Amino acid sequence: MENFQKPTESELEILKVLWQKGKATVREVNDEINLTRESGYTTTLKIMQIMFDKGLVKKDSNAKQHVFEASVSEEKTQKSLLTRFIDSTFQGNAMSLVMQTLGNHKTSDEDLAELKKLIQHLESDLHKL
Amino acid sequence: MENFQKPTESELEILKVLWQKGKATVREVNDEINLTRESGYTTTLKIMQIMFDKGLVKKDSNAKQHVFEASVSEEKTQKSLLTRFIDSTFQGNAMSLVMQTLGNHKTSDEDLAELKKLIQHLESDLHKL
DNA sequence: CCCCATCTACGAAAATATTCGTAAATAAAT
DNA sequence: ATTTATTTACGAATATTTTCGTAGATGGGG
Repeated sequence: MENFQKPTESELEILKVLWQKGKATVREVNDEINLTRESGYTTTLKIMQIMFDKGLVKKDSNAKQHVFEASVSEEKTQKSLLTRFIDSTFQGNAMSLVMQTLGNHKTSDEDLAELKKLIQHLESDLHKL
Repeated sequence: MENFQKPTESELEILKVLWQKGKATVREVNDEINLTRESGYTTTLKIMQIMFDKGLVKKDSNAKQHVFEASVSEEKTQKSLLTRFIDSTFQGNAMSLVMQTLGNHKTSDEDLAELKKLIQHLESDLHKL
């Protein structure tokens, strides 16, 4: 968390594939990306090599094709990016982001129920002090 | 909203100053930025000129010094950036972002009360259908 | 009116991120 | 075993964003 290196957009795109697949070769990652947008194989390879140098991914070079895996967790990365985003776009005001998100996006009954449960937890935590 | 042009980091930094101040000269914006980090006057000027070309700010050239003003609202910009961020980092799952934000950041009693009020509104909206 | 400080415009350098071409290595196919 | 296809490494070209230098304009004070 301390020395969190912000992934670039391309890097994040690749991380998302790796988080979803667990492990994957460059070919698999590139194929997945090409479902959304066109991107050359060597482009994806190059970025994954850069990510390896940065420590964002691990790779198993023993396999005939290198098999990659994210070495940063989805949760921690999301948390860091979230904090950064709240700071940069919402002046650090997390509550404002929450309220605006709930206002803008459709929420189901189940969503609201889950949310209420979380709120209750937070309340009891608060009042315990 | 349709043709929303994503501001760069520097542009967003300047927009935040303009939103806060309403109107400001390049000098004022640059001074404000320099409270946080060092940045040359002409750098700020250049970026504000680019923003003008993109339509992100208006300027009054009649005044002896040009007076700038944001021409995109804070709300709309936040909303666009928020949607984009949810898509790119939370796979479009807004609820996941809300839950994680509430979990990570301290919330006061007042925050929770306000949140509960919003939830009630959302619920009654849902059940009206 | 002239000097000095500040401001504006703008091109170009520097920094960063992305894309691509090519050559060498490795694996697969015949 | 030789050819063919795929993979890897890597440098270099592009694209984008940020920073800066400089020249000319503008305004205020003496």
